[in-house]
Amino acid sequence: MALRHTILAFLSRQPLSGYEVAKEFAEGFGSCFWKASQQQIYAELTRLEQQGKVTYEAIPQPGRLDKKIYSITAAGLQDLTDWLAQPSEPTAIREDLGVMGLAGHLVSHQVITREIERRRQLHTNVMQQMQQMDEHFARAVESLVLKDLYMHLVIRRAIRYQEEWIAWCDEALQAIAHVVQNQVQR
Amino acid sequence: MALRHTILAFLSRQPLSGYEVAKEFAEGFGSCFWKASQQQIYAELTRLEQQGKVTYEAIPQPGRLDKKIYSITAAGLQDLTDWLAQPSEPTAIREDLGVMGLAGHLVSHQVITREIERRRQLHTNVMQQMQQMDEHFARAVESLVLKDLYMHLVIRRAIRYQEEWIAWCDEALQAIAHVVQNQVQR
DNA sequence: TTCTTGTATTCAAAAAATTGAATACAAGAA
DNA sequence: TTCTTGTATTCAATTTTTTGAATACAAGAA
Repeated sequence: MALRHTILAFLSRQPLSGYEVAKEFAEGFGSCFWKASQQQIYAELTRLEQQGKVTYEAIPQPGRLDKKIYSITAAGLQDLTDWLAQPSEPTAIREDLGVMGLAGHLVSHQVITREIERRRQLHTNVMQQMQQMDEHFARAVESLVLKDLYMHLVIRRAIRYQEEWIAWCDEALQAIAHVVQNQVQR
Repeated sequence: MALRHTILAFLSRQPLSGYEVAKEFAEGFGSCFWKASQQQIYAELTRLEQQGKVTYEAIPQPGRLDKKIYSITAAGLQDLTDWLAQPSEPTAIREDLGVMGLAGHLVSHQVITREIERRRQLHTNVMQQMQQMDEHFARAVESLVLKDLYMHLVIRRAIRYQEEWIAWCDEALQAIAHVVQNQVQR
């Protein structure tokens, strides 16, 4: 499970409240790299705290539940570096759109084409968002400290992923149009 | 959940035994697109059968359990086409290597570099495997029937995915080498 | 002959993810 | 003033996925 490690990785950069961790997953890096619901994050933070891998400082908030600022502990850092030292396996793409291709012949090519066009737009939006996130780092890549370089590279991966989808969508749309036209002619 | 739909999509192409479906996930399309264990597949097939979305023909095998050849039913096709008509959401990348980047500063750059090199090799292998799968389709893309074109496009997506990883690995290795050298000089 | 690999299915338990809430208040917009 | 959005956390139920088996035989290799 890498949710635990993703959370620990965020906290290794800076202390965060559960809400802020959730925001990272919803808006920042996580939004296109790893998704997790708020409930999942709070549950995981509670578990990590019980295991002594994070601690929190409770900040009293008048009239409501305390805000908890979590920090990573030595045990948490150990867990994280142990995990980093292990070889990682590539993940499956797990994409609905891929599965759709397998069964695309069951519906009209217009349905498929429309869906690919819609997705192309979506990926374009996310790409721009990621490019904005990268702006700060992308200016002077070679003079970055390693910590920032790694963040930059992660964001670059996300940007490339979106670019890749866009390029594939274009390839697919063109190929489908060609084949459809060929078939009409016959 | 798309495991159900992936299985239905396979069966919409041709009837298969549970073992053969599992093989698709382990070796074919599934190996880089969607992973599922044998147990998961058999459980899902049983559930689909109970729901009337697939049927099976039991082929008696002397001295052991029957081999069950599953086919999709009209209800299964309906389920699948309903799903195809729905818009699909992009999935998160969910990649350990991405998460590693977030915490890469905790270990030496050699550890990271070695891991990226290892992954580069892995993706190169998978890419070649996928290219072999595509050989049959890639020759005359424009004269393919739609059913085959879609399969080709799905495989192309998988190939691009691998290419993308390889390109990113190269970019990352180079950037890390640069930054490390800059820091040594100072 | 024994060992490994491939074919073929099933059971059970544990871990992880998803879904659908409820609670509570501040700040700004309509 | 009411409504929406954002901050902030928690609980419970269900679904999905993962992990670790057990069973059984055929075919070819060592």
